[in-house]
Amino acid sequence: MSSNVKRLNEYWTDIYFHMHYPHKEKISHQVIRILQLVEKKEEVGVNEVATYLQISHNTASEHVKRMVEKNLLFKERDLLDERRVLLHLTQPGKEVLHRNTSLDEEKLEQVMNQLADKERAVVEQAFKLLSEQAKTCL
Amino acid sequence: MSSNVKRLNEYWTDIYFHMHYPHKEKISHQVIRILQLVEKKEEVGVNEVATYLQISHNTASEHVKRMVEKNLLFKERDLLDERRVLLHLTQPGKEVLHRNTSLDEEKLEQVMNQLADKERAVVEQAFKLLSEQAKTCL
DNA sequence: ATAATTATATCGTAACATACGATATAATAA
DNA sequence: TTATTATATCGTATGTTACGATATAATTAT
Repeated sequence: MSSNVKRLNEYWTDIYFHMHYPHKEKISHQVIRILQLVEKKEEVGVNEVATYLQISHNTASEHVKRMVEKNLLFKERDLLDERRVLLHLTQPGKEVLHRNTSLDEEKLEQVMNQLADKERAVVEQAFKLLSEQAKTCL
Repeated sequence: MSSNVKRLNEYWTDIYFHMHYPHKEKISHQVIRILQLVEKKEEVGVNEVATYLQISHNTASEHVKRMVEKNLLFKERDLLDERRVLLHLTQPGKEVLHRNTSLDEEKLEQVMNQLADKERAVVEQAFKLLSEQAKTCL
């Protein structure tokens, strides 16, 4: 059973290796992780960043500051609690995140077009299923 | 049609966001990319690293040196051309790579177990299909 | 054989990145 | 009014990333 899981992971990493975008930007891993967090979660502030990356709040604050300077994020004050900051992706932030975590759309489209209709449907269904179930993880 | 691809990418990033391992190590993006390259490609030397990351050969050489010092990689001389170095992952290198690019096996197993037999089969088949097709990409 | 090419490695240097403790500020809660 | 919470900033230290210049050793071309 767990060999199933290992096999799935091998497929997973193969897919990413062969279909990711070319590595252009010199970007740090922490920055990518912060972009992912901000994209996928509602109401992310500096503290959530610190907890998620297991770093101190001041370091998290500096990451955010640099990322704002680079126009990857922008800040909004929480109207209900003005101590809090709410982070959002800018358009360049979305693009950087996309190029560093998604599959290359051209390649993906090409690969999908090589599949038969039934196979394409299987892929779609599988990804949908798995992403829905994934959200139930703690 | 391209909205299909965008949807697939949203599933893809959702799956990774919810099922990746917790972020423990402070590791750079370049280091992960090098680990990926060495794992997935045969016969990787310093020059392949430089080309893949679009950096100069001396920088690539220093990456490799540091990664060897940290016991993530080891070097072997190419017997057919002794100028060349062949890079390989050490066990710690494999583990670091796994924790930073694969899905958390516990979470994945848990999620897979929540699915019906047919659904599980669909996921398996889809990943297999896609990874096979992905290898035909340039 | 000698010269040119190729694959790596090293040195010097520079610019950032990363992280944390200590401290500060301002908003909210007790 | 005091405590707590959420950020922010300063000082400091270490690590990372990168490149040009230069060096070495193996292979290939002449």
